[in-house]
Amino acid sequence: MGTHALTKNQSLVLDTLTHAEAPLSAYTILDKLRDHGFRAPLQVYRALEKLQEFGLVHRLESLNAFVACSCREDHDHSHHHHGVTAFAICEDCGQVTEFHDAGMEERLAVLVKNQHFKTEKTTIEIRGHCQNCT
Amino acid sequence: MGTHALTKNQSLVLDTLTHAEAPLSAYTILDKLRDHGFRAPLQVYRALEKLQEFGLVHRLESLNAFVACSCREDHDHSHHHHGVTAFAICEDCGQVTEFHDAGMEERLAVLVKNQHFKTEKTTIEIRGHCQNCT
DNA sequence: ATGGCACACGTTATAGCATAACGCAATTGA
DNA sequence: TCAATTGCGTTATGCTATAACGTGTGCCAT
Repeated sequence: MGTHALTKNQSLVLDTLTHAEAPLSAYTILDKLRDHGFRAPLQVYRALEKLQEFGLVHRLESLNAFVACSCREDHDHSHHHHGVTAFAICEDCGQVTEFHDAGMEERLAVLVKNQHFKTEKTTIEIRGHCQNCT
Repeated sequence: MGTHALTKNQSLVLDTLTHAEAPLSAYTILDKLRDHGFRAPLQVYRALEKLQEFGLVHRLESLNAFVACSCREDHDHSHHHHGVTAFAICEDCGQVTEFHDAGMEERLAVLVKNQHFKTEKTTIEIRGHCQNCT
């Protein structure tokens, strides 16, 4: 899995997400990047679209917001995972933890197969309260 | 689980969703109900909010749209299920099938427990292609 | 080198989704 | 009766996302 050469805008958006402590909306990213010349939502959305293609960013559907993929924090990029990703989202502090589970993935695969359904993309988001906020 | 006495607006919105063949956005519902006196989005959103509380309607986060809960179609309402619900959403015809699986639920419960996370609400949405559209 | 192509970018405008804030009317229950 | 609650209607606004247009740049096949 080759590392992608990011454009300037893509790097700026990714950096913003990486340094954030919680998911950011596209418009929040826009505001944070105004000093870097960003003027319009499309600049953000276009960068986000590519970053999602590259697997570097995830969209959280239940928040209309975006996070950097947590595997960026690994030094060993070979861990990069392309199966189903689940997110635990703390409604108090906003913290998001990303996790993968082969068992669950298998379980889902069987379920949809029973319905002769062909999966393109799976969203799993768990809203609740993290350890610190309980 | 007592059956709820729905208000006029709530009934209209629920009927609209029940008779739809695919998820509807709030604004689509609004348009369909203009002849019944609906004029503003809030009339729809307020009804949807209550219907969701009652478990009669689900929101699909990845579509910003709403569906009637499929257990409404059962004659035996005692089946009404309040655990985790997963949705298979066909991107071609829009059809949504709702399903429940104790195994998956269990699996998710264990995963979040390991992270000392307290779940409030779980979203599982599978986008893809249904049997007919393959 | 040059023409054609693909792609990122910038801008303006618009579409689509959701809620705030106000006030009124009906219901309920102390 | 009075207060609290709930639903309703309206206007205005805010947030999220994309359409449509044109520009510039790099690449590479001819």
